[in-house]
Amino acid sequence: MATGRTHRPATRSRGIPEATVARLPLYLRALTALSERSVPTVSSEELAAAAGVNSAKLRKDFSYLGSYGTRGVGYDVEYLVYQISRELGLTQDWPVVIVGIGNLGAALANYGGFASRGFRVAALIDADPAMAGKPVAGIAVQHTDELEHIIESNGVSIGVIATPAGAAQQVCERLVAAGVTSILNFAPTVLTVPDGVDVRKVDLSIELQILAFHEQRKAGEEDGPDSGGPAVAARAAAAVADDRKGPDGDMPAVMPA
Amino acid sequence: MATGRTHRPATRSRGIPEATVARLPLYLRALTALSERSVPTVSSEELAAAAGVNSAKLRKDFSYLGSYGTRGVGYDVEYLVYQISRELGLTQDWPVVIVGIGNLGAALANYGGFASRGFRVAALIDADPAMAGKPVAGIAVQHTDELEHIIESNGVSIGVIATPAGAAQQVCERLVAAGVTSILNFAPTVLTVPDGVDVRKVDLSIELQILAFHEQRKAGEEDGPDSGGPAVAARAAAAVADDRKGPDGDMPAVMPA
DNA sequence: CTATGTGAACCCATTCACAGCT
DNA sequence: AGCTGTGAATGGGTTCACATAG
Repeated sequence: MATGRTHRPATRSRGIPEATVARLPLYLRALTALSERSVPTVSSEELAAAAGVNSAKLRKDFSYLGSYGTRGVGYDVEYLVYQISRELGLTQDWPVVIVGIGNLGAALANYGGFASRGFRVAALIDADPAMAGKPVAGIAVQHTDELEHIIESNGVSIGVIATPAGAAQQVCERLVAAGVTSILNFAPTVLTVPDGVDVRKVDLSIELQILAFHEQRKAGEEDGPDSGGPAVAARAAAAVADDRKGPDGDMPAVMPA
Repeated sequence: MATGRTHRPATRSRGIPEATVARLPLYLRALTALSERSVPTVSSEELAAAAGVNSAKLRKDFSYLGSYGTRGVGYDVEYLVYQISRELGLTQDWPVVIVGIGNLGAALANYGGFASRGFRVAALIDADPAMAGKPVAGIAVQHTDELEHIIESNGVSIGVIATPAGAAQQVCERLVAAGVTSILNFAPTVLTVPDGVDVRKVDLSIELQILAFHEQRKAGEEDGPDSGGPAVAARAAAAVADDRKGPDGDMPAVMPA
């Protein structure tokens, strides 16, 4: 085979940093929009703005993929769309199953962003017998009993879990046993999986909690780094009563042993 | 203290690393589960396993909050729940509005994880007049015309956008103008906001794309780092015809200028 | 002269390993 | 003796700034 690169610092051509991989879909989305407007080329500056990152980062990211730009000009939109799609594995069709067809599962089934990016919803699966046969997003829901059969006969390797937290681990194990090796988990629980299986999680309330943290801080920092908001007096008292080094606050009822 | 830097040193006692903040909700979830089982104390090892991180990271994270453990023993569960809740700003009640009551918006409105963590859905807002008055998750949907009034009269500072991409920026601007300073964006588009406004985004299809990348790589690495899958022959030809340095692959139809 | 591609510096995050407290 | 808390070491990711190509 014609690979000239036999021994290399090894962390090269194939080793794209995880942080870069996570941004490729962002670039792809921005490029797709440009493509639909028939824009032929973009500069790193313009594309970075459209994707919400800075241009140095974008150029560095692209440098891991190869030299796909033209100096003095920019990047060819169509060409980049293809290269990034290929890098992400979106030039092939990925059948996915969604397990747990509640509100969220139904929303996912109806979500247009999947189909338009190389993902095909192969089946919707739910444990409730009353759901079986009901059409959601034009697909008849199937019962959990069918899970293994569906995975195997469709060659599904990506599963989406949108069940309640209590059911998630068990569903996960059945998916993995049937051959799934990538899981997107919406249930608010930690999944344990064997080596070789990838799990990504999306927890809706975690994102809100992170926002609340920053929101609280905005309100508290208005007059100096040590103004603790409504509980300043209580804090001062607690600092005397309790020798723990926490920067702020006491506790209403329960104290540690 | 100052190093002639234009921005602030940022590493102060109040400056909890962003990566740590992002994990606090995870710890909180694990601790809440322990609390419900009336477990009085946990070691960093046990709690780390329950949260899906390693124990050194967890101890380091907690060290930014203060010394809340007891050497030789572990952490008091109730005490930690309170300290983390307070740090995240969850001891107060955050009214949030959800804009865009489609499948996803409805799923969010019904999501139990919000209410149980100090968030209160103050209003559901949709642009479709036919939706107005309809109850979703026990709350009557209100029309977009009411947006400013709802934000102001409820003192809402956190907004959730679950509209189609095309409407998101406009909704965002109205939310910000009315006083919202934190936004959780589910629309697949980049939002532009003034300084001082926080945006976090959740893009369902991005997570799947990242999984696809790793999934593809699993399949491709089975027989050597340069086995390119189905397109190997095409690649070799392209390598001759095209002097770009991309590590692999050609393009079906379009070529750059 | 313009905009990419990239070494090098910088900064943040993770991991290690052990001192210090209970 | 056991487990936390944390300096020190390590590793990744981001940013800078400029050589390089068109």
